Amino acid sequence: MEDERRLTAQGAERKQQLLDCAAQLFAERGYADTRVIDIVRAAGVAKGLFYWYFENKEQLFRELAEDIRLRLRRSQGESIDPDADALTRIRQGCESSVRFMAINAPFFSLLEVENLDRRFVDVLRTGTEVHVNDVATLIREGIAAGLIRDDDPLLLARGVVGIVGLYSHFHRTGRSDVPIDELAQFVGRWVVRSLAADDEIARSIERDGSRSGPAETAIEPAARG
Amino acid sequence: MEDERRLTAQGAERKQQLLDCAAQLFAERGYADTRVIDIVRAAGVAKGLFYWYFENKEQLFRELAEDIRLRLRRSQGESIDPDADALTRIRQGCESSVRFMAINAPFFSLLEVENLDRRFVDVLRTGTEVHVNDVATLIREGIAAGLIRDDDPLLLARGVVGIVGLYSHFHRTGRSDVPIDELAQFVGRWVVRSLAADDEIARSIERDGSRSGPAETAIEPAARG
DNA sequence: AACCGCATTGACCCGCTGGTCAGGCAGGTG
DNA sequence: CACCTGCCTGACCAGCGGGTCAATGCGGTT
Repeated sequence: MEDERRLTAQGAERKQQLLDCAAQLFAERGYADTRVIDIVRAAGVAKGLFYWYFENKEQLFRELAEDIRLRLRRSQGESIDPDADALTRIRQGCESSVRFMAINAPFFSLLEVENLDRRFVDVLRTGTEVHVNDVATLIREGIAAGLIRDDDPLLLARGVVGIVGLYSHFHRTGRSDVPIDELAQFVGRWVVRSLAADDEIARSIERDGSRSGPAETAIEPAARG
Repeated sequence: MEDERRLTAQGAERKQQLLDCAAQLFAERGYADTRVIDIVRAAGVAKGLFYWYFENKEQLFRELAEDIRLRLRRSQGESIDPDADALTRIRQGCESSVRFMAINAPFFSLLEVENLDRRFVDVLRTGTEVHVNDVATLIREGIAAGLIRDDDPLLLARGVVGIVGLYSHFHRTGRSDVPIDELAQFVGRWVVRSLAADDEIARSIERDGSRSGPAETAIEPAARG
């Protein structure tokens, strides 16, 4: 797994450039319909170079996917108030995810839904599974505190993660003209409503509209210093 | 659109057989990874015959997709109590869908999520859009009756349809060992919770656990006569 | 200058797969 | 029986696209 070639600054930059071009194209036409030659053409280099940096197309995709998950998770972490109650934290996480996904739309069209290609279920699925577990933990905490209704935590968590991806997808694919912040709040509301033990709680959490932190910046496409 | 060749009984049967085999294989390995030759081999016929019944692989997929949507819609219609209130009808529709999708799993792995392939967004998307509109109408009705909280009906409807597909997907892909009826009820609960104007209403609708109608039968794979 | 290794090129190879085609068979009809 | 039409066959073709490779450039080190 770690036979990383030694890359010069130029090399690293070129590799990143290929990743970005690929992401862009995958997003536009999908993985299968993007030829290696399209990628290198977009980057303005020769085909052979592709195989200098990547074993093959598949490996590139995997690198891309893992990278995005990481960024998303980091962004979530940043926009969650560690002192808030479980349900609020879930809401913040969801809202921030919706915004993050919207801002980095081109990257997410890829992995939102986990079976574009049979080959990638593993990367993509374990990716979501991480988020699901994060949420499940919070849900358990919330149930214990009486904030969240008593139902199967894992099942609920899957739904929460799913619904976030779903609405991001809608936004990305042009349905829902709703501005992104509004959509994020809508999703937050939806999730709170679905989880809350009763509407006393739901309303109180909605009311305290503490918006989540930053993470409003798009991933820089290949802009290294 | 209607240049249907005249088919004898045998011909129709053979065509159906190809459709079924294709559905099976698509479900197993995905559209892109299923060769025409795999399909005909599974059906035990020669390759050329495929092109007797279908223009090409793509057209076969479209036929398949439309067919399944139709069946789902019909099944839903059958399992909804026309005299019930809007929210209850939504719940019944969702539960029935979850069950229907589970029973006909092999067929649904295909179109549940609408972007396996760029080429099919149109069929698949207009497919879901029909369901979304159905639900949106019910939601408007429910809002007017004070049963459903006042939020964007279309947005809510998308979520409802989405969540059904989502959990069906989980079930199909082996996560969630929960038995199907339980899962259906879980989804029903989730949806009711997400939509209800307050939990008085939610609870009352959950309590009256009137299970939806029939539609418990799997699509017969090519069993004519 | 001689050398080395990262970086880059593009022509070439080859397997795969969608799609074609010329022809053969069976059953119904005149 | 001759004939037509729907059904069926499998060898064949063509193009596409992933992946290879021998050759070259180029900047830094000795």
